[in-house]
Amino acid sequence: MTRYYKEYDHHLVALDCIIFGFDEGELKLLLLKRKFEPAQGEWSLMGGFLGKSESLDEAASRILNQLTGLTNIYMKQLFAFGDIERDPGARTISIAYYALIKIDENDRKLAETHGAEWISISKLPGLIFDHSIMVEKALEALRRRTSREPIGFELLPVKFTLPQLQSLYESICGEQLDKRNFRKQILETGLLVKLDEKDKESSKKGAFLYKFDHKKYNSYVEKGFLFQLKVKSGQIIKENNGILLDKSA
Amino acid sequence: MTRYYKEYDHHLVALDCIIFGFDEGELKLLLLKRKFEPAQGEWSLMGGFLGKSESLDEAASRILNQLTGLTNIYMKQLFAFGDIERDPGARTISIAYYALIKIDENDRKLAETHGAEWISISKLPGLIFDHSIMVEKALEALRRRTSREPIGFELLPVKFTLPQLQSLYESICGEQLDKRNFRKQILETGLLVKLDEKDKESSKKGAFLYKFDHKKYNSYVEKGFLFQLKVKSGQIIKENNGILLDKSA
DNA sequence: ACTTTAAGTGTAAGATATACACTTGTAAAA
DNA sequence: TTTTACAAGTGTATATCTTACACTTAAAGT
Repeated sequence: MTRYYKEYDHHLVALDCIIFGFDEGELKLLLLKRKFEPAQGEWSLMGGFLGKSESLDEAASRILNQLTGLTNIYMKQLFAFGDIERDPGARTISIAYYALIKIDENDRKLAETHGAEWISISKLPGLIFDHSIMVEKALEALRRRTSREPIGFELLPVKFTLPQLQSLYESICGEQLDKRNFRKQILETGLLVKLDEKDKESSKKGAFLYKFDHKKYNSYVEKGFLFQLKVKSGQIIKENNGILLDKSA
Repeated sequence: MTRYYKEYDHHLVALDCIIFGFDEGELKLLLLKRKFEPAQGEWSLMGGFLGKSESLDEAASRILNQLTGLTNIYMKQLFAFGDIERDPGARTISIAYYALIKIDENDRKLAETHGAEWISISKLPGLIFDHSIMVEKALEALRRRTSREPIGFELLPVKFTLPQLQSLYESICGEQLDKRNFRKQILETGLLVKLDEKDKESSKKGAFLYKFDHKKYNSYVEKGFLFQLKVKSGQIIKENNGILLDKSA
C-alpha cells in the first residue's frame, strides 16, 4: 500500500462491547472483572484492540467471539469515545459496539471461564473508565432502535411466547404495556408465526410458542415497509404525537 | 502518563465533516476539491487527522473551523468508518461528524479560499473513498434527529419566516407538507416567538419573522418534554403509527 | 383601480391509540 | 373427583390525533 500521511499521529484504537441478553424477565449485560492493569479487578465491558488487518466490525465480532464463542450475532456500532484522559493506561480511542444475544447454557459456561457474569440492568455496578456512559448510551440506542426495527427477537430463543416477548419489550422501554393492545399490535404485523406447541414453564395453561418470520420481514424491508412500535424511553415524562405538548402554558 | 498496551497496533485516525447548510430553498453540503494525493482534484468532504492532545469533538471542531472560521457550531458524531481499504493512502479510521450551519456571506468567502463550494443535495458529484456513504448516512441521521429535536433552526438565520422553515423541513424530509397543518403543529409547541417584523424577500405581502426560543426549549428538555415532528425519510413507502402496515396481505 | 403573488387562517372526517374485564385451560391441592 | 389457583387469551367503545381541503388578506407593480 502506498504511504501518504506519514507525518500524522497514530493512535491506539480499542473496541468495547455492550452485550445485552434477556433472562428471567430481565434485561442483562455481560460484564467481566478486568484481568490486567490498569484497573485490574474492576468491572468492565469486554474489549480489545484493533489490529492492522481487520475492519472495525471484524474486530468487534472477534472480541465478542472470544468471550462468548458466538458468531453471526446482531451487532451495531454505537459511538466512538475519544476523550484524551478516558483510559489512564494510554491515549486510546474506543469504538463501542452493542450486541444482542440469546443467553444459552453453553455460552454461559464459556463466559464464566473468562470471569464474566450476566448482570441485570437494574443492578449494574460502577464500571471502569467511561464504560458506564457507554452502557447508558447503548440503552438509549437499544430503545430507539427497538421502536424502528424488530430486534427484540435477537434476545429471545427462536421459539418464544407472547408473554415473554411482552416482558422483553417492557424491560427495554421500562414501562408496563397493556396485554391486549400489545398482542394486537404485534400480531397485526403478520411477522409472527404461531406454532402448534406450548410452553408450560410459566403457567399451568401454557402459552403458545411463536417464531419470527425473518424471511417475510426481509421482503418487507426491501419493499420499504416499516416496523414501528411505540417504545418510550424511561426519560420521557409526557409526549404527544404532534410536536411538543404544552398543556401547562 | 503511564504506558500499558505497548504491544498493540497504532492507527491513523481521521475526522471527516459533513457540513449541511440551507440556501435558496435547498439543502446543501460544503464540499471541496482535494488538494493533495491520493485522489487530488476530486470532490471530498473536509477532513483532517486526529492529534495526540485533542479529543474527537475538539478535532472535528478544529477542522470545521479551518474551513469556515466558525466556532460553537451544532455538530454531532455520525459514525466511525474503518474498512481496511477505505483510504488508499493508508489504513485510516475515519470518524465522521455532521455539522449544521447558517450559510452567511463571510463564511462563504473563507470557504472559497479553500476551494470549497456549497452544492445542493440533489446535485451531488461522486465523492472520494467512502465519503458518499458518509453523506448518505448523515442525511438519514439528520432526518431521524429532525423528528426528535428542533435542529432545523441551526440551519436558518436567527430570524426566519414560517414559509422558510416549512421549506427547510420539506428539503430535509424530501416531501411536501401541508401549510396549515405545518403551521399549526409548529406553533403549538410554543417554541417560536413572533416578531413585529416582516420579511418581504419572497412576497409582496411579506411574511412575519419568528425566532426560536432556545431558553424555553432548554427548560422543556430539562423537564423531560419531547419535541416530535413527523418527518419521513424519502425511503419510506408506506408507514403506519402502529407497527407495520400490511394492507396487502 | 386592477392584477398578481404569496401569506395567512379553521373545520370536519377518518384513522389510530387507549382503556378496560371476563373466560379458558391446566396442574396441583384438597 | 372436585375445587382452587394461575396465567393465557380475547373484543369493543371512546378519545385523541392526523389528514385533507379552499378562501381571504396584504401589498407591490402595472
